[in-house]
Amino acid sequence: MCYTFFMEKKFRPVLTVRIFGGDKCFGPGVAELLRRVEQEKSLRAAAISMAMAYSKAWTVIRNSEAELGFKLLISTTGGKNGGGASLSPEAKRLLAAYDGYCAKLRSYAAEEFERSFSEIL
Amino acid sequence: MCYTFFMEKKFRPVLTVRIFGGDKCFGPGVAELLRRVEQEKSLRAAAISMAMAYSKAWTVIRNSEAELGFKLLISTTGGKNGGGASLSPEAKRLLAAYDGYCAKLRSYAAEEFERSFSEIL
DNA sequence: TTTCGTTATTCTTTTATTAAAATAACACAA
DNA sequence: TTGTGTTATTTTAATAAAAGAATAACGAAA
Repeated sequence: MCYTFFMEKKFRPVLTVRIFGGDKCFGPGVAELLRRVEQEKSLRAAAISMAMAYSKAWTVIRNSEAELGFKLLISTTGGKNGGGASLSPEAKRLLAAYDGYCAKLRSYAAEEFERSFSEIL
Repeated sequence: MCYTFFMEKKFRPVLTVRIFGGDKCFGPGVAELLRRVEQEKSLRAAAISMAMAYSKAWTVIRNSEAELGFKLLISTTGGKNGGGASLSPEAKRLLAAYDGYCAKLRSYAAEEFERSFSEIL
């Protein structure tokens, strides 16, 4: 039996992790895009799958590459299926590192949130 | 004597910490605003000091308060100096907790960044 | 009771961001 | 050599965010 007289609002931390090198060069947007390119084997398909305009996806990738100093995508144009894109080895390593890094941070953030805010929120 | 043949680009993590409770209710924007209200003893002055439109500052505070469920500002209107604003006790505690929390996360993020990316970036 | 500088609130305008459209290049296969 | 569906790129349109303007209320002090 459970009488709910009063429901406390549940607060939670949300953190976004970006990497800067001079300017912003890598964040959740590029990461998600790369993940989908890996699946779809196409930047266009990746963009569509996350309801993003292709032109934006392309800009995002190009800016990130410029800031990072290496290519994220290996893309081919033309051919039977028009072409496609896949992740460069550097992109694969970066994405894996980023995902692991984010997971650690989020886990630490969740623990520490209790300690810091349990008395307050 | 120092010959610089090649300067590695310095990459660093930048993380933004937000608190959600249903919707977003607290983040770096509100926090900075509160800090400045504490200094300036006025929401208008606080907004101006950070080149933010008063109307936006006011909206930001109002939305945050609505989501949090308590008032952040104690404001008086009229009088010799027109009025002013100060932080509610809850706001003071929340801001202190938020700042401490962010500091811990950033410090952890900086350490962990080395481990996660030193081979890559 | 008039003045003053704030808070409170809404509405309009400007700016910035994002989406969409349009075009060229490409290379394979029919 | 033509058709196809992509990448690459720029330009234009639509949308969202922010700034700015405008107005009322307020209350102490002159």
